[in-house]
Amino acid sequence: MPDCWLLKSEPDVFSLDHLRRKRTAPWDGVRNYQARNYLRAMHAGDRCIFYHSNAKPPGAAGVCVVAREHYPDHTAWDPASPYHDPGDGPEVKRWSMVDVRFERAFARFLPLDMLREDRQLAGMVLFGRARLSVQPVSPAHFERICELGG
DNA sequence: GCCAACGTTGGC
DNA sequence: GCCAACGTTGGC
Repeated sequence: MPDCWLLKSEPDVFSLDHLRRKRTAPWDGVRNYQARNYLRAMHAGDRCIFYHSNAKPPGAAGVCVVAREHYPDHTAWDPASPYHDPGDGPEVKRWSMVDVRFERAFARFLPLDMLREDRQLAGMVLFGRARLSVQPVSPAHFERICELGG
């Protein structure tokens, strides 16, 4: 049974449409240890809700799939990268990323408000740990979100 | 643009 | 190892 996840991205920076056009893309730039640990726990084939944060409105846009399991996020080693971490390097490999592949956009975008109001989605990490950008989603919650998204 | 929540850093 | 200061996230 594959695990389910939720990935947040600011659509101004990288939206589900960007991923649709690229088909597959690295999920780079995660600089939080708990989120990184979840990236490392992902398996190829795991499905992820693609969530648009810092958007008007924020919400769930669609689904993507883990296409390649975790490997070092080398953007941390590049001084020119916005994701540069001076404390990291090829010998340290502090941060990780996975590759994700576009699966589908929901027929209906699901605003955060709507997700919050849905009683079947009570207890989602999204509502309690607002700042965690990579988070696990229970299979039941995942299925419910797909059902709402159409 | 504001600001609350909260993760990280660094002095002690 | 504590905790204040600081920076970032992300909803509003």
